[in-house]
Amino acid sequence: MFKIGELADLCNISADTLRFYEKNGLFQASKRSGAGYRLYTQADKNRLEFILTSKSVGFSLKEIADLLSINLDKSNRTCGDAKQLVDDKLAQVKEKLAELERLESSLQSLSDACCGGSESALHCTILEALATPKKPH
Amino acid sequence: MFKIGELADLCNISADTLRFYEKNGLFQASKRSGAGYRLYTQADKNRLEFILTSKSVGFSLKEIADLLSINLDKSNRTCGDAKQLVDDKLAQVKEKLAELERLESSLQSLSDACCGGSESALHCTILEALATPKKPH
DNA sequence: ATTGACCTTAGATCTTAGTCTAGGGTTTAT
DNA sequence: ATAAACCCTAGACTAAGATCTAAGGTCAAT
Repeated sequence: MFKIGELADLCNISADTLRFYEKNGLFQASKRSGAGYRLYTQADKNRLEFILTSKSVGFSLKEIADLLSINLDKSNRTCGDAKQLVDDKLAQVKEKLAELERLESSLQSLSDACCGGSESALHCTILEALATPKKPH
Repeated sequence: MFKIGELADLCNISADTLRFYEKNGLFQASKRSGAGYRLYTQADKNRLEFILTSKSVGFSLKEIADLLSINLDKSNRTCGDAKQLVDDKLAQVKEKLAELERLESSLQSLSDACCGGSESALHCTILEALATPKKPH
């Protein structure tokens, strides 16, 4: 059994984060010691790793709760359920990517048009471009 | 002169947002009416458009404050100053893009490996993959 | 037996960019 | 002269995901 600090160290997160996950219904310890210390089993650690892996591919904690509920009741849920969550997330990520690519291209244009020199900014193309209203995208 | 609601409508933002910008030192009205109403000039509207255009290319309000301070003191600031802010932002955006591309590829792999069918999720490749710890990137 | 490292809780704080509410004053049109 | 539509302020609230604080209890080693 691991105490909270031990599990936190093993998984490279803080004990505070573990308490936070617990408060938000994501991740409970299997037991408490006589003194009230949280005690985590290897199975708990596996569950935590599921959570952290999910986080690392971009799922929010709320979405991870959905994934966990499928995982906890595998036999009554379908592959389609799991894939739907992944595909929804993928669509979100693609949307953000498109927005960031738009920003990247705007910023690149601004940068390319500006000499960047040490003369005064009186006629700076960047400041001029920013002063020009743009249509909402 | 525009009242706050008029300017807000013209610029497609809310009056609350204008008050919020003012509270945060980004954008003040030139005058107040006898009754205390904010009154904005065309020059104010131009400043607001600078802010909104900056926002639309991804600058945070804090960064916009920096841009504004250059814009307000053009003759004592350089093109280099302005370009630096743009290039810093561009670097941030590229970083986020790289991270999102990493997420996209992970999610795409998860999605591709899963049949997505209506059989039970007992052997779902997505759930199995998420249960497998990943090295921190 | 006491120090230091660890654990407990509840609740406050942070960031960003607003939005909303309460309680009140003003302007405009009828 | 009264109702609708607008404006004012201060301050609370939101999302997300933690992080930090205060005040205290526990455990291991010296």
